[in-house]
Amino acid sequence: MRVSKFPLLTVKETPTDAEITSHKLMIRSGMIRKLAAGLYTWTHLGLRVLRKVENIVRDEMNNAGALELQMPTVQPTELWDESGRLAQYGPELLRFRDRHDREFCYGPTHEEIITDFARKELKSHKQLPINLYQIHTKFRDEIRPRFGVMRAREFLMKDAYSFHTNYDCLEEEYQNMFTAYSNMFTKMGLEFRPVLADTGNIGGSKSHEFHVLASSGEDAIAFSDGSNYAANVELAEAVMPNEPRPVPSEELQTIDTPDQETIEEVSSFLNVPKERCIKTLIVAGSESPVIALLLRGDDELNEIKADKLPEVETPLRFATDEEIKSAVGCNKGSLGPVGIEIPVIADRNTTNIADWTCGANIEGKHLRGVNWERDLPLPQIADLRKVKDGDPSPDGQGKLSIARGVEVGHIFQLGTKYSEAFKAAVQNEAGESQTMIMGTYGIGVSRIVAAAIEQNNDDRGIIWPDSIAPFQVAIVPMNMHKSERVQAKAEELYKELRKNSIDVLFDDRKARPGFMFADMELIGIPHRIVIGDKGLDRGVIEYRKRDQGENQDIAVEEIIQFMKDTIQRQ
RNA sequence: CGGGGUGUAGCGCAGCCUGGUAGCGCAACUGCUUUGGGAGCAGUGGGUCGGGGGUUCGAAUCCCUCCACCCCGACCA
Repeated sequence: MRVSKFPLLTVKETPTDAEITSHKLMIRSGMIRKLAAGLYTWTHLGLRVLRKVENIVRDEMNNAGALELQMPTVQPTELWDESGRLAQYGPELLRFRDRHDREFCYGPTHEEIITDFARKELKSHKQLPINLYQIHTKFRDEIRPRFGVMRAREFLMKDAYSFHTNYDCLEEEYQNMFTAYSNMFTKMGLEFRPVLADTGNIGGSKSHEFHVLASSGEDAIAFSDGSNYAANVELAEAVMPNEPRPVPSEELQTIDTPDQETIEEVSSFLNVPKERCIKTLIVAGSESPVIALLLRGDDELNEIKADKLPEVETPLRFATDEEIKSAVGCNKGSLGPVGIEIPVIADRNTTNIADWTCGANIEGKHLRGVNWERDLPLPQIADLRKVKDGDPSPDGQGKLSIARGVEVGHIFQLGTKYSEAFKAAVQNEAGESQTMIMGTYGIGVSRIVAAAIEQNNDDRGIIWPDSIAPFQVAIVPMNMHKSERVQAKAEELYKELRKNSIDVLFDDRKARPGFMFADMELIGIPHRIVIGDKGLDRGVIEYRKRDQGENQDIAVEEIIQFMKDTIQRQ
């Protein structure tokens, strides 16, 4: 492609409404333009990337034996009524009526449609298992769309649905999809992690999310350095400490701590490490008005875990200052478990410390040298805290590291939730009607593009992995309009590279070199060839990889072979 | 939906407080010069000042109202 016929919509200035790197760079490079909140036009440049991602997804799905189909984006609302999700989805579901006043919605996902299709078309166990997928536009009326295409309202998604007669078969397909997803992200050149998602469901590892690692990611994930274990931090188990509790060595004493309320303040005021403080959080209870949760001073409450405790009111709610005052008799800064008259649940990490410090339940006073089973009994124990960097992995192998990630894929063993609601059944070998068992597998195709940029950029712009770059090579000629031999060589190279099926962008503009370099770097072309009189005098053409700072001189007659080799290797 | 904020040229902004009929930078267009890291000079075009209503001799500016967009919270590929 010639730049003269492929106008670049690059801009120097960053629009004020872009916050994260990928959004800024997608606007600046001219890949997308906003139409309205959460709605974006993919330009001729951006669409090239989107299609490359899409095609990798499609290839891997096809390799995995899934069958592509396409369902309407507009769906009759009755189907949502049938599954019972109409109420559940709420205003995120965009609804409208046609001229006959029939109610429709724009599909945010397609479980209803595919299950309806399956119950009509799949009649025999001989047709199973089957995995049907589409790559299509979805619309979710997000309360707050942001970060460009990362969290848009309209977006491109690959959604797949599999149907089975037994759970072993579902498990097999789930593994098949797990492998296919891993292959896709590897092909795209992305650093990713499959992580355990909801383990609370019917046992086993029934759901995994795939995260592209990026410091700006919205999710924190914990993964082990000694095994494959990885989980969303929200779900990662903090294991019971196995070191024995030291024996008490201090006497229990009450100390004045005027105006010392936070763990930070108390620990520096009394000169005790935060690891030997216990903080007391009061939340609304389900069986009692309030309940106390104990954590070590250096730990943080994992609200998801707390929310799941039967003794805690759902959704989790912190007690108000008034509730605390009336239940305990002091304010937040002086709370402690000793002598407290409300139910107490302690985090695992609080159980093996001795001689610790906590509030005295008296305004402005703290207790020092507190010890379990001497000064107070051990309360109920639960896993309450967020896991931290360096924690032991819950599977007993290695230590956890925390990283941030962007969720780009999710695979899920659905079971019979929809097939039951829709009475989607086939006849089994015995001639009996049997409800189908389903799996569902999503990929945020347009989100991947943003995630890839989050992971691959520098202060000059995007650095595309070869497999999803809009063009693999940029040809940048120096003063082509003045030097006939530069022009001739550039034209020749352009033709040759294209002949070798390499996607090449030829900057044939009458522009200054710095201008062209800056554009090519901004839009992230991974390989650059510079042709100039300077080089030709020496019989060389300059090559530079986008992520390297140095030019490499390649003999003119070797450049084509060099490029073929270089790109093939990627 | 709750809280905060912004709408002035394609983009980024000033002007508003204290009303007098719209400006700066970048981009665009033309010409000349320049050409190995986002050029220089000269010139040109481009605005119902988010919409509607009101106050006033006069409104970008003051008042009312509607709308759009952005930021902080719950949701998700």
